[in-house]
Amino acid sequence: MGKILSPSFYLSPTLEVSRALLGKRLVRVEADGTRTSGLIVETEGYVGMEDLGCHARSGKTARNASMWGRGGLAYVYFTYGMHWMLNAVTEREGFPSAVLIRAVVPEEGIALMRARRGGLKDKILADGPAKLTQAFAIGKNLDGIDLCDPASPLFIEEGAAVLSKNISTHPRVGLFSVPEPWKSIPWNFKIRHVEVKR
DNA sequence: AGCACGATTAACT
DNA sequence: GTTAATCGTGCTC
Repeated sequence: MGKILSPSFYLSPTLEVSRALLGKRLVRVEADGTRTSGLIVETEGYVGMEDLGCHARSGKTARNASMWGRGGLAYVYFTYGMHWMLNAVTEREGFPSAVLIRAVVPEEGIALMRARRGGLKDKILADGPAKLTQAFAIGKNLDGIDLCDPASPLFIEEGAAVLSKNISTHPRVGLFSVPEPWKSIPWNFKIRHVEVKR
């Protein structure tokens, strides 16, 4: 078990946190203590109201309110009529920004993930933003929780070291009708050689 | 009140 | 490569 990341980790600029989260371990703890965990291998930054790819672009609403919270909270939202997405809120309270966790490589609780994912192949248990929320049983009930609290059902701890030369950048995924430069700006980060198959 | 669309996935050809 | 599934949200009428 690694050390849980403290709020100060999340107070840095969002894009720095996006890079720094690569290699960290996302942990889900059930009421009975069962752990499901995996190393984060892909992230995406969403930075403030000026970023027209960010949900905060049209102001604070019941849906995106968590983004305005202090860095280190969770922002969980529903999209495409069926999927939940997990973000780690960043920067100071009052500034809406977050890092979308897009993929993890499973470590603990793989059998449980397999069950939650309907018996699909292990390679695709958590290699997408809505796949990992299924594998980790993350939904609306976890929106706004503190990812820095060891008593939370979901938190992020120290994991594997990742050299910056092993991080590749890409445009963010799925922003079809977002205007430039936000549509193409390279705020998606992946660990090289752990290519996420899709 | 109605409507187009989304930070996606899985199944199918 | 293509497409159905499925519904909350924000914008237009």
